[in-house]
Parts: sequence; structure tokens; C-alpha cells
Amino acid sequence: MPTDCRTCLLRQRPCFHRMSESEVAFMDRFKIDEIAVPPGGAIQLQGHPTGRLYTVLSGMGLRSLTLEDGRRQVVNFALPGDLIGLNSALTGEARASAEATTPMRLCVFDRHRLWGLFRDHPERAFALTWAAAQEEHFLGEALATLGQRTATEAVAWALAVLDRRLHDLGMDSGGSVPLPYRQQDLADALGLSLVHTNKTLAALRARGLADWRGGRLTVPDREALETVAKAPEAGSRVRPIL
Amino acid sequence: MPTDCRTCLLRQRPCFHRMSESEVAFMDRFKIDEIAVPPGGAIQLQGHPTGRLYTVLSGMGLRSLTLEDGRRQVVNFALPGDLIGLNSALTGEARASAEATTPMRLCVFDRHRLWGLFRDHPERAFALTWAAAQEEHFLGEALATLGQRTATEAVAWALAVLDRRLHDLGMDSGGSVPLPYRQQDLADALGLSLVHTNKTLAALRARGLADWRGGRLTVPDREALETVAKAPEAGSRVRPIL
DNA sequence: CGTCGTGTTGAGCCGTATCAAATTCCGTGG
DNA sequence: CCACGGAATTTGATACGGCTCAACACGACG
Repeated sequence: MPTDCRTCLLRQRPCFHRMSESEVAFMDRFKIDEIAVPPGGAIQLQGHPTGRLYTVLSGMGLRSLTLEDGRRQVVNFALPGDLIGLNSALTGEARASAEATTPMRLCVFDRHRLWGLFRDHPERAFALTWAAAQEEHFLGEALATLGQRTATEAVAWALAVLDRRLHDLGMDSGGSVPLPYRQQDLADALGLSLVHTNKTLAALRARGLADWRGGRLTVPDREALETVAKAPEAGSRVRPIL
Repeated sequence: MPTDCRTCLLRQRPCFHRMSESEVAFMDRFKIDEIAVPPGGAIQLQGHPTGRLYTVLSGMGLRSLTLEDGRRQVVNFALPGDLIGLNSALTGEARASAEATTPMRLCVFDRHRLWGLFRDHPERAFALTWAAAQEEHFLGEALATLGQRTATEAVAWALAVLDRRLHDLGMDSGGSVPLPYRQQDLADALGLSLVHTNKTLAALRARGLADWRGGRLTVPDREALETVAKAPEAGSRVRPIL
């Protein structure tokens, strides 16, 4: 039932760093389980103890923080190849929630064996650190979006980033890309109200910049969208995968 | 001239993880330099190549991202013990800018020797990853602040966090703590206008929650401030230092 | 064929931005 | 010691982007 890392197609996408055979073999042993999560299912819950680290094998979800009064901040969209719960794995307690939006399959790792990874497989530890640093940089960009960009720029930025990531994962087909989230999720990610997000999406659609409907996103000209987003074009985006 | 890691007092603060003697000895060898940066001086510049990783030994600064049209997002305030440039060290190019606010002293490490750290000193690699994950979590909280909190809550949150961090570093004296930034810096960190930040600070001062003037911050009752900030109280904040 | 979740649209208002002008603070030179 | 200049802070007046409230539309599903 569990996918064998050796034959895993995800890892072989050009957007991920290459791995040696011994690394792949190690990861296959390091992986303790593979689980399926249904849409809406929780992967981890903010504030609850957890000893696990996950990697997204397929499907999409999101990570979020909620304030004590219930307001929710979506921190990132979890796509295939993403790491979930590194922080939790280090501290033993989930600091954010993660839930599935579509059916997801996750590779499961045990926090108690993390130390062995650092001791015996420095290349893998290096990859893990790289992934954490990558995520840190992304969150910095997101901060700049919430703090400095207007609603139009922010929505354009988010759609451009997602379009790019999904393309890198080879998930485009017929000129569009799957984006199975609700407008409320995007609103919560950008700190905008649902209503305003909706109106902004409509405006971008009317300008022919991005069309997100029925769970699919179409971006006819990503450069144009990135110009609207005032997003400095990113360099190489090839990154490690666990 | 350079501080010897073995006698470095910063490392010995209770808010940092303990290090073995051999780890300390290794870090002392790993450290290639120690530099002084004057107020206003640049540590690294967004988009420029850099091969260095820094740790703040003393003084304060800030890390920021700037959009192509000049708007600036302050991503974090750099206090003693903080890591600067992990991302740059991994990719070879600075993805954010960092500058000194007060005179700073920085420990300097070479990115080309990072791999050696992972290979020969897994405990140190573990600490590095922990630090990156810590920062990632902080940025998630910051994101929640910009996205969900009102201006009053946001300012209260920022002051509470800074007060706490500065206390942990033992920098309090006479019931207050040094905070040598400009209001503009806080405004840029929270995505607020300078004017509104100023008025919000005045309101918090009038309510007796926090008084930040003349480069010093006084928080009579941090719990009260955290209540206003709607900040779930943090767990243990002891963390690794490089 | 009602109900529920999601998306769409309009009207009005509020929190925060912007603009403008003091005022205080501080370093520098006379 | 005082005069000056520039930066930072403070305050007031006004404008607007995005929020809230309120309907309504649509499709999925029982």
C-alpha cells in the first residue's frame, strides 16, 4: 500500500533537487507510514501534542493559525512535496493546524528518529534545513504582501505564486491548473474579507489577468499577473524534497 | 579582538539551550570573523550575492524586504542571539536586507563550511534547523497579526513580544527595556502608517499598558498587554543559539 | 424540492491612510 | 552656552479602501 520512495514520481519532478540512491533508500526506511486524509480532515491541531512530521505525497490542504477569539490566518497552502509539522516535530507540540482540502496522502516520519537522520545522513539534514529556510523566506514574502500590498496586488500575488507552484509540479492541463480551495481560504490567507476577495477576483477576471472558477485557475499571462502583483521575479525555485 | 565562544556570556543566558564543551570549541573554530557594524550600516542587501551567515553578538538591527516600488516590510527585529542570513547562506544570494539600528557586533560564518558543520557536527546542524523552524513559526504569528489583528492588537502584540524577548536576554533594567527603533520601523513591521502607529502607541500609553519613549519600553503588566493583543500565551521559549 | 455550502452583488460605514503642520529632540558649529 | 538644522514624534483634518450587513443565485445532495 505505501508508496516506495524509490519509485515515487513526485521526487523526480525537475523542481526538486536530485537525490542519491542511498538517500532515497534511507528515506524509504525513515518513512514509518503513509496515511490518507479525507477532505476536511485534520492533519494536526494547534496546541495538541504530536510526534510526527509529514510530507505531502498527493492532494492539497492548508496550514493555519487561529487566534483565541476564532479569527483564522491561513499560513500556507500545502501542495505535494511540502513539509508539514517540522516545528511540531522539534518541539513535540503542534504550533499550527493543518487540514486537508482535497483527499490527501501523506508520508509519515517519526520525530524520535529525527536525530538519527541528522547523525547518519547529513545530506538529508541539509535538505531539511533548506526546506525550513525556504518556508521562512516564503512567509517573509507573505508578510510583505499583507503589510504592503493592496488587495488587488495581494490577490494577484497569491494567484501568481500558486500558479507557478502548481505548474512546477506539472499539474497544469488544458492551460489551467487545479485550485480546489474556497474563496474564504484565500481571504483568510490574505487578511481580506470574503466579500472583498470576491470582488477583487472578479476585477482580475474582467481584466483578463486570472480566472479562478470551479476549482481551476487559469492565468493567460503570468508575467502580466506578476507585474500587477508587483512581485520581483523569483530566481531558481528548485528545492529539496524530503 | 574577537570574542571567544568559550567565554561568551550571551550563550549562557537561560533562554538558550546548553551546549557541550566540544560544541562550543567547534563553534569557535567555525567562526571565521567578528565584525562591528555602525548604526544605519548594511549587513546584507536584498538581491546581492553573499556567502556569509551571521549571528548577533550585541546590538540591535532589523531585517526587511522591499517591494520594487520601494515599500518596505520589516520582517523581524534582530536581537542578540538571532541568526541572520541562513537563507542567503544556503542559496548564495541575500533574499532580504538586514541593517543595524544600534552599533552591532556580529559573529561571521562562511557558507562554504556549512556542509562541514552538517557532516561533522549533527548537534549543531540540529540547532540550526531548530532556529530556522523557530523563525518560521514566528513569521506565522506575525502573519496572523497583520492579517487578523486590529491596529491596537497588533501594536500590543509587537510590544509584548519584544518586551518578552528583551527580558529573556536580561536586558531589562529599572523596570524597562531598551528599544532603540523608530516608530516608522514598527509601522513598517505591522503594515500600518506611521501616523496611525503613533496614535495607537499614544492610546496604549494612556491606558497604562505600554510606554515606549526615548528608546525605552516600559510594560507594567505584560499579561494585560498580551490580553489586549489577543496573544495565546507562549510555551517554553528556550531555544538553540549558534 | 427544501436545505446547505459557496459564490455574487449592492449599500453604507468605519478603521486606517493621507495630507499638512506643529513641536520636540538632538547633534553640530559658532 | 546658545543658535541652528534635520530627524523623529505628535496632532488635527479629511479621504478612501476594504469591512459589514443584507440579499440573492446557484449547484450538490438528501
